Amino acid sequence: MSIQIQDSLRRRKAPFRPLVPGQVSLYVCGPTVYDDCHIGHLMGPVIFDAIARWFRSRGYLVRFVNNITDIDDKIIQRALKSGEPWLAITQRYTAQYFEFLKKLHVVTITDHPRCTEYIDEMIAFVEELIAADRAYKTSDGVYYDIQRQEHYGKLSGRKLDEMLSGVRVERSEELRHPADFALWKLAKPGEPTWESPWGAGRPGWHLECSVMSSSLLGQAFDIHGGGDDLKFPHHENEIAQSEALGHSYAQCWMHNGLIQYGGVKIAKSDPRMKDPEFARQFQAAWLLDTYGAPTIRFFLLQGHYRSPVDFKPENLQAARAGLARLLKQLGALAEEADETNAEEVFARTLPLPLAERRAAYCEALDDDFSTGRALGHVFALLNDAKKLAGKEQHEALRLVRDLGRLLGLFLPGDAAQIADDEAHHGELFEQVMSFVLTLRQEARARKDFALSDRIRDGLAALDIHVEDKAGSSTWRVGS
RNA sequence: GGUGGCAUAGCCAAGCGGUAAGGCGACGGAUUGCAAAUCCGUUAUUCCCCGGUUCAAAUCCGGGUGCCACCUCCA
Repeated sequence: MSIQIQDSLRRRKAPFRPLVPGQVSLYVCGPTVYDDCHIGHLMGPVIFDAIARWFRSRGYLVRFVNNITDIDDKIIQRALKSGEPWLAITQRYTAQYFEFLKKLHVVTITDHPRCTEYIDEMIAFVEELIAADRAYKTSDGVYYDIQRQEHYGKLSGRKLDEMLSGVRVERSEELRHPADFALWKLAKPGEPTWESPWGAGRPGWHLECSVMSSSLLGQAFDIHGGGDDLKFPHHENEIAQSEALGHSYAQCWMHNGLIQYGGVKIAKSDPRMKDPEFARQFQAAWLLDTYGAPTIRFFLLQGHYRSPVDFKPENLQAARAGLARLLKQLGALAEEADETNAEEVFARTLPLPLAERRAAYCEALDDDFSTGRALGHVFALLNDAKKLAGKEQHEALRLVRDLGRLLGLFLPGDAAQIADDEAHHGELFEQVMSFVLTLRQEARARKDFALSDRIRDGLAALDIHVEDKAGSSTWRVGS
């Protein structure tokens, strides 16, 4: 059974056939590092990390390239506005991005090329395009001539004449077609520059992905991924440039759905984002802090990668509750070091019902990486496990854990992160709580339940919830 | 206006021709001094609407309606 992938370009599902047997070359567009990371920037990496993990589980060697756009108009604007050197800005936000990837257990990315490391290659690429008569100079840069492209628009499904009818004001009259895009932008005073045959300037946005992917993966590679919003114009233009030079480029395109709130896409330009309280909900730092990185990863994998994901609080809370229940059942198993070996997990001899769950799980992932369906089977397996006992139950729970781990879930430390972060409460708070609970324990010992209930209710009103266990009590903040 | 996509229980979400996975929540029971947690059980005769094809449709076809995305920077 081979892995099936829904290809955005051909608009159909087809068996994955690698260019090199046993290997996968994957390129996923990364962030422009000019501001705090928001959850949309992390969705792609998490999803494609799960996909890469599944390829590995199926025995493939995966090379996974995720670029960093570290020169761009927005970075320059930010630098001019704040007075901070652009390099300091990009370095800070790149480091932040890497930190979030680590917290989210994104471990499969093998290369993080930075745009500014490939300027020479980009200049050479543009020279080739000019030599092939696919690009031309204007007073402010070099542009790609889309009308020379035979199938321009094949990815996003649009036609050149249709695009002309769209109102595109303020495009230079020097352009041969309003949708022609910049390959090289000549610098204005005060902007960072690189020397080129056309004058000092910087590369256009679309160029970097064509250049870096071919440099690292070759002129033909297996899969190109990215957010659905990049289909047009970004990916369309990548295809145009690369095919103009005879590259066969990506054999298959995968696009992930976008972040929504209340059914509407969330993006930086959204008017709702002007409200800082609202905007905060999509900042990676806040989300990871509030729900825990494992919840965010789990939540993203509960849906299908091509569908939009709604980050409203109810949904995140539901995900956290489900994951918390599962981790609680796994207990110590979830804290054991991760030594999961896919081959061993697949080969394990199991009672028939468990083996069937495992097969269903694999089938779901082989079918266009249906992580949500796969996780449904994991929960069903958990319910099966509860009906078993002793060694059999342990084996079933171990399978739950290991199937999850193939996707980067249920790892050591996860449970602690989604339980409320004790670091936020502080040591003093811990001591106070311990004291209060001791008093309550004493009241209970002498059957003064009126008092013990008063303490518990009073704490509950502060959103601190006490739970009695045999001989001791525990507490937690929030639902 | 053009181009894609989606409509399944209170919410999220799978299924894509053979008689509705799973999660959250809710409800009932066990347990508990009472709770919480845990365990057991219940929770869509039906898949936006109307036609059609078929022995059989949530799944296919035609026509509606509603929502979303892209066409401008966006992961």
